[in-house]
Amino acid sequence: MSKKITEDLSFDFDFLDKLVVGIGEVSQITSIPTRQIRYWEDKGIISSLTEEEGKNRRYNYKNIKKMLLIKELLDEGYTLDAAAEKIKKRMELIEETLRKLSARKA
Amino acid sequence: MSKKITEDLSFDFDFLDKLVVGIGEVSQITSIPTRQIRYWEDKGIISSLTEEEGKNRRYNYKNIKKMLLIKELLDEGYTLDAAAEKIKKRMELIEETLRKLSARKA
DNA sequence: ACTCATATTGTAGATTATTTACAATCAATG
DNA sequence: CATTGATTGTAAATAATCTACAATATGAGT
Repeated sequence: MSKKITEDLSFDFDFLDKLVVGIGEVSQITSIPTRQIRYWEDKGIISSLTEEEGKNRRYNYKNIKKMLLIKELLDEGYTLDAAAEKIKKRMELIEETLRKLSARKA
Repeated sequence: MSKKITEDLSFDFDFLDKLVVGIGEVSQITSIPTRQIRYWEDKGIISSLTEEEGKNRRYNYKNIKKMLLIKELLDEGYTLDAAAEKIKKRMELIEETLRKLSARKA
């Protein structure tokens, strides 16, 4: 079965790489209100890919994953800052994995 | 390496399942102009998840994949209708794979 | 050259979604 | 009860998308 998945969805890692979504979609995907996402960003906990201010926010896969991790920790009782600190190592692992996946294509 | 990917990104299939993006993001991801996406939709070649007319279009992973496949075939010289016909089997495979992935979680 | 079908693109005016900025609320803790 | 951290509410402005009608482009057939 794992073989079949690789056949049909191997491109998904390319896809993940290109994936950029707006705040509304992130909110739908994560169930985190847009207001809360902006607040976290104001606080510097997460970041967006927005080029200029005033333009709509854009998030990539890594950003979205980070939000989901933070959300989990908040539910467990962490403060925002503590949650951000706690997931640093985890985020590094994810980044490393994504880097390896990109390297594959070359 | 495959093991590590599974560890870090196993959730991605859940993610794919929830993923819904607007037309602007689809355009960025696929390099297909929004105008062309709407045209294909008018022609019935692709579909969106939009609930009511007038509201913004939303696309899921399957829709986006379909657009990419069609784009490839157009480049090869197929007509729109011929391309749509040609990818039917391929789309069914993808749907089947996604179904299997959803089933896993249960 | 003309026609016909297919595919794409342009745009105006209306509507939806997002932005920033300022303020209010709420819960926990000393 | 004052303070801090976290969240939420909202108005006014802007960005992005919507529909609808029209124009353009390209190739195949006669």
